[in-house]
Amino acid sequence: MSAAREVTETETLSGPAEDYLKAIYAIGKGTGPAATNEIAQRLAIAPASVSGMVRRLADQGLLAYERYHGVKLTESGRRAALRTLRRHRVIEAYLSQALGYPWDRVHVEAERLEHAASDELVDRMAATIGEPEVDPHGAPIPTREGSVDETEYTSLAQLDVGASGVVVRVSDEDPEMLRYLAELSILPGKKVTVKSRAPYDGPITLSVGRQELSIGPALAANVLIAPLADRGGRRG
Amino acid sequence: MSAAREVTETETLSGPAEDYLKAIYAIGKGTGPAATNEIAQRLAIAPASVSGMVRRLADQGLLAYERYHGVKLTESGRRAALRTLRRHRVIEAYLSQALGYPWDRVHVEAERLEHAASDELVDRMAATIGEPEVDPHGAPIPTREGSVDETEYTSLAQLDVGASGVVVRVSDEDPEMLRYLAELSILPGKKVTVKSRAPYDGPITLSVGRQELSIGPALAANVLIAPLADRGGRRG
DNA sequence: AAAATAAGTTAGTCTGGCCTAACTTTTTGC
DNA sequence: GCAAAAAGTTAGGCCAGACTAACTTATTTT
Repeated sequence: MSAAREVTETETLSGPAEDYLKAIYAIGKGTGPAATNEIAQRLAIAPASVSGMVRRLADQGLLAYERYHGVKLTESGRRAALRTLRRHRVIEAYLSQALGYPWDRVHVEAERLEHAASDELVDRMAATIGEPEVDPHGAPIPTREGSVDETEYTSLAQLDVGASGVVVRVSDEDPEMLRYLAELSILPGKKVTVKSRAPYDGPITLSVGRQELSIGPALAANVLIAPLADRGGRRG
Repeated sequence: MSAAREVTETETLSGPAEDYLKAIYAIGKGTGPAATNEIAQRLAIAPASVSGMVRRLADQGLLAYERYHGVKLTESGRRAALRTLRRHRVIEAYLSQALGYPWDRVHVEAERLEHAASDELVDRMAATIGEPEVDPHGAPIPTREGSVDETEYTSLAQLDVGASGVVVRVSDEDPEMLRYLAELSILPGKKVTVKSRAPYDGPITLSVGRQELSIGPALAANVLIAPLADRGGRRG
């Protein structure tokens, strides 16, 4: 797997520019298109501001942009996004494992550090904690070479009654939700089984370890599961 | 020594603003005045740019500014400068001790991280490596409460022939110089003795451990010494 | 004390990145 | 297929922080 080392290329992106690329990557899952409005919403800025930045990024060859029709990452843009994503997730993992940072706050701190940390620092962090493959919320860490595990998982909200699975990942941005999930012990690696599901998008009852508990579908949608093959699986 | 915890106050300074305060602190040794030109030179920007920023910082109560007559830090400005200095030096110490960062590169990395790292992160770093009192170059680390050791040391260039001292600190900004000093094993904690000094600002011969070597006065000026009382001491 | 030099400031410009308001294009719903 | 709604863009501002060029104030030299 020793791929050729990627050339460092541009390397001089502003913090905001990196945030745009990350957002576009997240929206399009790496390769898909991203709408102006959605970028604006993710970054909490006005749509008009997005148009301007998007043009600049397109000029730098990072985006494919067609007026009135959203944007896509170019190959070079995708690589830049993955570099930032790697930084973010390595930093999260490092803060958590090496400094005992609480998992509901690593995201915010990493958001700020990811634009300042050098690749060397990030690589040293990764090496120090044993080249982690996922961040504390279960998100896969892109490699130095720019590849990333793109497996799509089922959300807990979609798991059939009776089905079991292992929690692989939870959404990382909402500290309060993270604290709540930790309280319920819904954490990456835990096995969960769906016991029942109330109609009309009602609460979902599930068991985690020896506990039985009930959560709403909105929360369940933020918990990604690797289904176990003991009974059932997905549900359309 | 458990002083009352400082109030966090403003907390929202830009990166450049923090750099200005650090520079002004360095020039005035904390309390003295700083000249516009010298600030400009340290930050590698035009003097005209300094006038503008200095006005903004004065408006925020961080500087005492009198047109055409340089600036001084206010108490609040001094505290802000020391917060940044603490961040910088804790980060340097952490990079060096926890991540094996080479000492000639910690400065550059810390310059970028010091504006992004939260106080919580810096405090965790400090705690993890045992609350260090100096950074890898021997510079004292300000406390959380904003006090700092202001002892002034003699430079190696000023040490009398025959006098000995312990290296306490070396200048941290020039990586090449740091590599050279390390090569000569002129490092914080090492004992040195001046053997001879050539006239007209000529080379200084000294012994470090069992080695004997010769350095120029420009380099010697960047090495601060705590004199030992075995023979001689300073020289005017 | 006047002239020369150095230091510092203002004026005006630029870029990045954001904003609101007004306009245009695309999509949607009937 | 056309009108309303949604999405996206341009125009025009603003702020921070840098720049150069031109000017003012301080300091030094003679």
